[in-house]
Amino acid sequence: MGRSPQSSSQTPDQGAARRPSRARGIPEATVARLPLYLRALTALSERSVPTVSSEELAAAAGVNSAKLRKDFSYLGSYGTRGVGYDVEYLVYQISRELGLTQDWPVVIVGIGNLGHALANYGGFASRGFRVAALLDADPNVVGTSAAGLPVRHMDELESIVESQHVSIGVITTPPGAAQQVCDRLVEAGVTSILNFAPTVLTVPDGVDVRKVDLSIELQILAFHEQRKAGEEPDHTESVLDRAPGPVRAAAAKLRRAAGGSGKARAAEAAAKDQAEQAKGKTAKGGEGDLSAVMPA
Amino acid sequence: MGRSPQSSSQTPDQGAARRPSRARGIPEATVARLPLYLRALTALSERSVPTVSSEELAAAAGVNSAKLRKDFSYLGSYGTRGVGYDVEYLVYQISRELGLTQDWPVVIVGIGNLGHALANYGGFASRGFRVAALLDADPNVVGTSAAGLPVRHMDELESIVESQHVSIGVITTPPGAAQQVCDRLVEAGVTSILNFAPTVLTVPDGVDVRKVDLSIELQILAFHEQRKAGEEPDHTESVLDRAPGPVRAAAAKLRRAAGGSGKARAAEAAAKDQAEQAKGKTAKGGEGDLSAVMPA
DNA sequence: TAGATTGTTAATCGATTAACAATC
DNA sequence: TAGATTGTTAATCGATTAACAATC
Repeated sequence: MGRSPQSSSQTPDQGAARRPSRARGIPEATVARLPLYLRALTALSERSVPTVSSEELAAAAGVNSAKLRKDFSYLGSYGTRGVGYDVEYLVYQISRELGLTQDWPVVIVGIGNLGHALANYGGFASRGFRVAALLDADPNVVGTSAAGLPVRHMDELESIVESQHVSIGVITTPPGAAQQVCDRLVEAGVTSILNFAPTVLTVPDGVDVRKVDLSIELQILAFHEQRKAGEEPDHTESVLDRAPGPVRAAAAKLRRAAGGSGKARAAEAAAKDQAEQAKGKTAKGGEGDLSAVMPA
Repeated sequence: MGRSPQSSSQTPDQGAARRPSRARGIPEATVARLPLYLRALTALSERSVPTVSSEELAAAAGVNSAKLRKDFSYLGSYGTRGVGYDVEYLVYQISRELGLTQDWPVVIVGIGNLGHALANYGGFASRGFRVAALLDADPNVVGTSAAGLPVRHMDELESIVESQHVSIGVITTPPGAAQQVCDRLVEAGVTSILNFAPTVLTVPDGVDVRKVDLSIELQILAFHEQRKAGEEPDHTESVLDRAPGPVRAAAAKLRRAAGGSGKARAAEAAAKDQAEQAKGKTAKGGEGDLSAVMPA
């Protein structure tokens, strides 16, 4: 059976490449928005709002109303022209489409801070997800409890997955343990994995992996923040980086001929940046400290 | 100043609609992948691998190699034909592009389980992010410590943001407090927000919000899991939902004329599904339990 | 030089959006 | 009927990918 690496980033279209691209013709981008609509509708439902227009609901969900109507059109014709959508009815239809009218037992593997946080997360239970078990490999953690559930030993993984028909696993282990845990989950029969460890998991065909990466989101924010801070277009850029092809090629050759290691080259580039910073070309308190990103 | 709702889902193109769509011509989808490449490169760097081809690096990052080369082409020509990319040099260039060669002080607001987990998260410190302060409104939490840092009271927010030049805030409060916390952060000068609360935040122009939603990812997995389980295309679908237009319209009219509340309609639809399940049309242990998704 | 691999082109695919006919 | 709002069309935009010329 072929093993395929999980699909990349979580921000673009996770997993779109792996599976037949759509299930029953619903675009992946639409599927990813259904939970947003559902949340907005649930809030309206709690306020006993009977109907809502695409315009109102789109505003509540933070999307364009044309997009929302297009999204709903993939599900069917659940609105009434001139009136809008019936809140309760739409809550039900979306829930059903997402599979939330079923009960989904999940196991959480790795009960550190994040595992604890997830075990306690209200958004799971309220949407059909039930924590079937908390698992950890550390004997000091096994036997403690979280969210009212005992933490059990990894050895029980297979029997729990089988007896409780668990098809979804959540990995909150340290990165080094993630692939191994993933393999055991898959072997035991789990076919959907939510991975919080910063590790690219390899799984057989037919297994879905989604990844939540806490630091990636922060890095994307930093990228944009950097752009806001200094508005000079080339503020951290070396002149050579934008030079015409031949010049760049010559420079590359020089760097290479210098026989310097990549580290030397990187350090050199950093030094250049710092020199430019000293000349006041860089924005906002930047210190050019590479120690954090350049392993020694 | 105009206030715009944050951009919707985290899965498609977060925030692409709000800002001028690209900063210095780098597509949003590419920016979102840079952290993945960076992680893969860092791992190679730690193993002292000097160079890597686009094919190898793409495999490590879990993406298509053509996509990787295209992504890198937006940054400049950092490779060598016939050879590949110098690992260290590329680590530096991507770090710089993402703004990770700067020091980014962040505040974390809401020190529950998730706040704790984030405070301890290694992936932050190692990428230029520094936790400037942990904040909470609960007097019982204030004064405790997490990850070696004291939890301080919300009242100190403004002075901390100002004195430490904090431009990034992380919200890990309960949903009800998120908008209020967000407003205070923005007022104090924060211009990038990472929101873990399941709340659509409204912010002024010029402020970026990214959202990490733990339950949305699980819901997307459930959608696909449902499709795997029962492969009959229409397994949870009422006959009417796929009927030709006129029939659907008539049915809608009937539902409406029945004067039933949306709840009644939803319950009716659910009953229909359960009847179908009884006939064996539904997959995999589904119990059709609506209590979790249908607020009373 | 011969083999390898990048950087770029161009075709394709999917997602977004405004506009409006259909219809409540 | 008149006003409102959906569902759909079609244009546009952005992202992906295979293929290959450039070039190390």
